Amino acid sequence: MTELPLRQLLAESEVLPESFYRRPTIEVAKDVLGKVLVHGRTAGIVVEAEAYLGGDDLASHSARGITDRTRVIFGPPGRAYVYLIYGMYECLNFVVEPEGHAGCVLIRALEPVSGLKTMFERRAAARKPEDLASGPGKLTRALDITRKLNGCNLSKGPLTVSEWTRQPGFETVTTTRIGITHCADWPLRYYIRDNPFVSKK
DNA sequence: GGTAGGATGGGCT
DNA sequence: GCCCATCCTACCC
Repeated sequence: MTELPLRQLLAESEVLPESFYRRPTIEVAKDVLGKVLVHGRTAGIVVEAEAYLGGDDLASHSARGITDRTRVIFGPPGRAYVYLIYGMYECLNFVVEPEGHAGCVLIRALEPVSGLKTMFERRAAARKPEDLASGPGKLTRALDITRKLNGCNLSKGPLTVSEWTRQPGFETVTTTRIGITHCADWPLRYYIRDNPFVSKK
């Protein structure tokens, strides 16, 4: 991994349109691997994600219907769903599926590509680049993603996702999701094989 | 190398 | 009042 200036990164990238997100949750969860998440001066390639389905997926926040917290999940796709977990960490999801249908993609790990110095300042416990964003609570801290960004349009910013032309080919590994009890055997976690920035083997 | 336990606050019953 | 889509530290091999 070589760090890239943000200006060059953005010049080589194209922000994903809403149509990217207006698709089945599992498709987006797989396809988001290798894309680049940009916020301010910091950016990282998505290397791990999980699908949270509508309907009978009881692990999803949307399973109990529309509340103040889950409203954005039922809205138009291509928005950020950011929530607080365990009182201290924020988690970032992409809202997918057409409006009126629930579906989320949890972003679980990034490979940092820009703004490493800033990320190390925000992540005091990190000793090496692999520690910066290898977990859903770590990456939001590294990129300063908070609930203030809940509902943010990912095609307009300030938080955006872009194509990443430098990404070499990779294999996708499928496993069960991490940290849940309901539907624990559903294979809805995806990550880039052999990538050292994923949260867990 | 590994893991047990605690921090901490909002959402929902 | 209980449950979390987690992380860090201390401590133990």
